Amino acid sequence: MAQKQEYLSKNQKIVLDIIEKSAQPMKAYSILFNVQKKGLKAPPQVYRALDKLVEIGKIHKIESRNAFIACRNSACTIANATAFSICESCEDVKEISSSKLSKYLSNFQDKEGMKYNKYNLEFFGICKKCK
Amino acid sequence: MAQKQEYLSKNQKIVLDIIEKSAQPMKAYSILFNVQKKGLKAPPQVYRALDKLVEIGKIHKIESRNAFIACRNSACTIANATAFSICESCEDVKEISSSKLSKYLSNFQDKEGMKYNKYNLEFFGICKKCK
DNA sequence: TGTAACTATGTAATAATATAACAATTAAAT
DNA sequence: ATTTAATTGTTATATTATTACATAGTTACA
Repeated sequence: MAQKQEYLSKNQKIVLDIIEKSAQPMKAYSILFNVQKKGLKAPPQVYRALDKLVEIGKIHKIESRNAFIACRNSACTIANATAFSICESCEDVKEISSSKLSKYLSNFQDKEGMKYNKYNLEFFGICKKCK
Repeated sequence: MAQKQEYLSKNQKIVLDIIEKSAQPMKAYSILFNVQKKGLKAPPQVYRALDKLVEIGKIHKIESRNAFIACRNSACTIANATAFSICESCEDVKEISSSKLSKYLSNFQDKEGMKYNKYNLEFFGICKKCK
């Protein structure tokens, strides 16, 4: 899967920067609050950047949390095959990079033989720290 | 995994009924609109029922769509291990019941040996009809 | 049977998440 | 140069979900 975009626009850079600096997923309005000093004032400016960054695989959306996390996986080439580990106690989220898992899921076919070009998997449990 | 609740309350029945009658996932406010003739007037009445029904596995939430679908899988014993097939063209959603897949995922361990008590997997593609 | 504890309900208000619509500007392609 | 596309700025609004509090019904059991 090829890189889809060579550069990032000004707002995309600002938003990506703030997400990359966060160890944990960030919510859209928390991002908005954080970038207001940089001149981004309104939700659409943030959501547009988020949409693009998701599209090109620089960030991923954690659907069950409505939050966004920077991709640190395989040079972001797997935007269409994401897996996350979520601690239900401390809400720590990690991207899982297991080529075995991604191969298994990318090749999965349902009963009617339908194949998929994309998946998102979220695992929930209690992490070591919280145990 | 044992059944967690023997009966459903009045509002839970009403909400489950409407979801079961729908071939496709329903959004909370669409459910609300549909149950107003039965006396449920406000969002909390619907969201409470939804929360409970999700908890006991009678319905599942499609996280990427903020929508709810009735469980027709294995007598609802796998509320903690869900997988869905989503057509990105017609938005048709089906629950995937593959014991091979569920075994594989339920036994999955990450690099640090963390195991999970729950997962949700959403596959995306184009269904046969739309091809 | 009384009462305490719990579960469910009703209601109003508001919080949190996300998009529509439109005008203006900048960048890229021909 | 011109026009095409991408990006930005802005206001308003739509959609999704929760808080808070009052009331009513149910269950357990002393």
